[in-house]
Amino acid sequence: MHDPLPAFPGYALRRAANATAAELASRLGALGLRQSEFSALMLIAENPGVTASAVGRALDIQRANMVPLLNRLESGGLIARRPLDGKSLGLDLTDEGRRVLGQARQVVEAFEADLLARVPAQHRAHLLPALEALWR
Amino acid sequence: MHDPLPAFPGYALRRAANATAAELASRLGALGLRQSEFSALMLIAENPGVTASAVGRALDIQRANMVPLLNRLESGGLIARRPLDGKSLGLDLTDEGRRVLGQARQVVEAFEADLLARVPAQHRAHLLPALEALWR
DNA sequence: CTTGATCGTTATCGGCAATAGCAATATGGA
DNA sequence: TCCATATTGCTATTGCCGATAACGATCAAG
Repeated sequence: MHDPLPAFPGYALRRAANATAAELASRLGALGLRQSEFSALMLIAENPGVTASAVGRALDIQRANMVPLLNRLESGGLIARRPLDGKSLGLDLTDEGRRVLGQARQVVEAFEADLLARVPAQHRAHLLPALEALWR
Repeated sequence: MHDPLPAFPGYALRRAANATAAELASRLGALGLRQSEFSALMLIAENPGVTASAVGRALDIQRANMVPLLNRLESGGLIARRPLDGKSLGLDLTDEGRRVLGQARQVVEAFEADLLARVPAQHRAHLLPALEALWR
């Protein structure tokens, strides 16, 4: 069957992202985490007391969509919300959150290593810079 | 704000795919098309009489999800279904489908060109091969 | 002190993909 | 030729991610 689509970089980008996202979702799912939850945990770990809005800005997740995400993390006992002033809430990892993030970090680092290993050596170093140019 | 995530190729891949997909969706939306609909039209154009299952396999879209997609294309007058035997339906573009696909092709080619233009020249040739290694 | 921006939140929607199941048909081996 | 098996198109439902619009409350700057 004749298929001209794979010759388009944009198409290949979407296919590659879908394929790898599915794999990461499956690996993180074993820990009860979604990719977006892992990303949020990472940012909260590196920036204790950050606000939900700030995390959302960094991850390009709308404020409105942060709410259920953080609710899941909070009711799972991974993060805590603490009032910074009358309006903002600071986010912090709980001990359990640190524990789970530790495991997730290993999973993600293994995943990223597998990803790079799949890319032929002569293209490997170019992947990240090329991708960054597309969204940064 | 400290953010270690952009250093992960997998993360950059998802961000780049999201950003570019949003842009393509916006450009194709002006023609009343979604990305998945454009992909299907392309395959049908190149393979007149293909079956929905075959298109789904090529695009990695489940049979079940092809149904509403093709229904939209058919009720929009872009494709026609013709019985191949008692079980399978062959898909063909209508004249209108060819006309719209012609416009969409230009939109997509301009989009892909813009995409590549954003990638620094020294990385450009490596993008497609690297991406293909991740899903092919 | 007022005006405008920001915060967290609710509710709702759209696009894409996954799963399970079903009736009808096609196909290949006994 | 008959039958088990695979395939086709389809329904119905679910999940994830993202987008939009709106709200009250609060903060910050003029």
